[in-house]
Amino acid sequence: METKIFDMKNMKQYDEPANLLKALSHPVRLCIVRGLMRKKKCNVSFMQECLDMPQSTVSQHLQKLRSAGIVATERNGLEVNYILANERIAHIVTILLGEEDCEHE
Amino acid sequence: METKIFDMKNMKQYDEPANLLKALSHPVRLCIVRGLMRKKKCNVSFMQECLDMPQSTVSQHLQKLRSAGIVATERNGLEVNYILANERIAHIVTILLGEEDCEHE
DNA sequence: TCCTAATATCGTAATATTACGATATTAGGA
DNA sequence: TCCTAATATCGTAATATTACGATATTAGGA
Repeated sequence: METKIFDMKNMKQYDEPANLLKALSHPVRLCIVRGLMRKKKCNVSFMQECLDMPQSTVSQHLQKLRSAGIVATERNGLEVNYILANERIAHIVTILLGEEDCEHE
Repeated sequence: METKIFDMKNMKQYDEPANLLKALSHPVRLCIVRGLMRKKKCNVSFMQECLDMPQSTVSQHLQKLRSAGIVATERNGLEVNYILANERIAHIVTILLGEEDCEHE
């Protein structure tokens, strides 16, 4: 039982987590997630302004995060507010970015 | 100061972490990392056997993990043993895979 | 030195991701 | 209903990733 640790049979169990990470693994999306960890709630125009990139680009990144279940939306009139949907992700990003200043050049 | 939370100026700080995640975000590589978390040390042939895929494919995934600083190597004669190089990654993978059984369908 | 086992790299076709302008959708107000 | 602001989706060119056979490298033994 302990021999087949890298077993192909159980490979499918890694598809979901790998997709989660893939959705996270882009500087802009990481920045958005980090921002939402601090700001809690934010609409698209605000992000677009801060990030200084075309609206369609920002929106596409948001859709990618959304379909991975990382963020969720709340409509408020014309605005759509984004919030973090997944505490696990916040936890991971904390670990990922947290140690940055200690062990880096 | 608290307004520019998604600031483009600081975007570069996310490049490194995003690359780390990108290297991790593939089912085979996640499986390898998980395996190394348990087995501690493993050569390429063993992984190739377990994963049941061509040697060159396994080797390429290993190189990707290595150049991201996720794994390291130790030569032992003809064999090359791989080990985890990054505790932070192990921590992240634990969180990523740990909760799987609780909150999932 | 020659042979062979273990691993890494090259070449490349198929596929996925990215960025972004153009266009569509959606909702509130006049 | 018409107008407009906010956001999402489409289309697509440029680029990156993936898989894997073929070949190269590296090290130990005869």
